Amino acid sequence: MSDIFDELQWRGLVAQTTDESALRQALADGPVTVYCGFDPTAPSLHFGNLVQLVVLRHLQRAGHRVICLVGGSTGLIGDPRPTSERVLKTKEQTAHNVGRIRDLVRPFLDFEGDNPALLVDNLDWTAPMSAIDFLRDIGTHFRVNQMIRKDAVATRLASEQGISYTEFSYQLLQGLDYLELFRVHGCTLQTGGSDQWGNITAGVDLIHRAEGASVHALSTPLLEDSSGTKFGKSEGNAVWLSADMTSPYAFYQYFLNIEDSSVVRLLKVFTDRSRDDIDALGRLSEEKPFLRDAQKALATDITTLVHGTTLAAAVQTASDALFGKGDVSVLDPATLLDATGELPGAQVVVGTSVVDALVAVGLVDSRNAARRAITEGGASVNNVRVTDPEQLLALTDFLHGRVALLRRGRKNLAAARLG
RNA sequence: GGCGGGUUGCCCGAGCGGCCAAUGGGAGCGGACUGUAAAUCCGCCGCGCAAGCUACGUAGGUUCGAAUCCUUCACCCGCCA
Repeated sequence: MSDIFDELQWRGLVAQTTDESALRQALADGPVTVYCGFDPTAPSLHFGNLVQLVVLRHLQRAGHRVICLVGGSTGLIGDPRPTSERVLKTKEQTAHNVGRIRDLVRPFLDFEGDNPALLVDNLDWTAPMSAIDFLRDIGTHFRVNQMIRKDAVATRLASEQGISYTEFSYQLLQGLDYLELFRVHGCTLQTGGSDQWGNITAGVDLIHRAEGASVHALSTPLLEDSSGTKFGKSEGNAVWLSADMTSPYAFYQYFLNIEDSSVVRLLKVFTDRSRDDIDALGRLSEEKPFLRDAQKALATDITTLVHGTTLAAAVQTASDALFGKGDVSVLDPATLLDATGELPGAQVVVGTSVVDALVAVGLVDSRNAARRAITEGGASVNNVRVTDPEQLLALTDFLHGRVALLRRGRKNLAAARLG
């Protein structure tokens, strides 16, 4: 068994661990059972969760037993955020999200074969437990003095808004999960984002008190760009893993647009590429940045991992066609339709104003904004800049009589389809 | 329960009767711009072509005129019980 810990560390996936040498030893000694939880706070997982899935994937490939937990109960409570109280999700919403997340996780891990990953829902052991049992059996092991020192809780206690008892209790629930998985499955490692460290160690402490056993924890670093902004936001929206929330095209584009100074780091985190391969891409990026080969490799690999080979190839073709040097009006019909098929868009008729078309396809929020974009020189039809805010779409604007390519700024594209 | 302070646009935060669609900062958007990168500079940033409309926690009121004054309710913070 190769040293998986070194591998994770080299890839930049390790922020903190409980006892590094003990964890290294455990991983080297044989299969360890590891779990990571995902709360169903939304109908999809997002970029941040992808890091956790990648960690589990590496561990499973290294021969360790992987448990993927969906937080059917913790999702009902809500992990305290440092900023403000969450709006509680209904039980129906949460149950629906649990179902969606179960499906999303499947492509990342192997659920068949000799070392199948396990999928569990913490509602299964939390729901049957009475409040009295919870307080007596679990609560007794927690000191409030320690609980209020956890980062997220401390921040909220110091804030104007305070923190509800509901969210305050969150760490007990997550601790209970680890304890349960330790007892039932012999789970001795929990992974999660560094923002989860407090909750993760709550479980480590609980197992120590309740069972007298020492277990491990590993957190991954928060991924930020050069200006200190978290990765995973595109135009203010989260980058989701579900195709119906972030289109594969937008997903691919997000990674293609990663700044040069971060691309190597993200290649290490998200792709399976070797050290040599990534070094080579890094050098290429420094010497010939205009080729954008590192970004292309990153975008292709992640899109393939999340959306599969077929969709990844389709969005890549689309991107090449739409951003290539060639004139879009000479694209053959098949390429044009494939490429624009991945774009957001809407149906319009001949004679629709460019302003209305920009609004219809969602490139701008209002007709005022559309006029503004045109006035600023930031709008084009088939890559020809529009200068007249009153311009209408003519039949000849619809390439092959089918679709007009609308663009706002350099990289926001949409298709106006003749309907 | 009592007293005091607060609630402003995506976020922070000024404004304290007309000059307020509301100063400033951040975020975001467009252009210069090359590489679908970064940095920098300039511009934009409620809806509406416009007249105008809707917005400063909620609901009323005073006034020719309110984000600004009064009252109701809700929520938050502090001190006291």
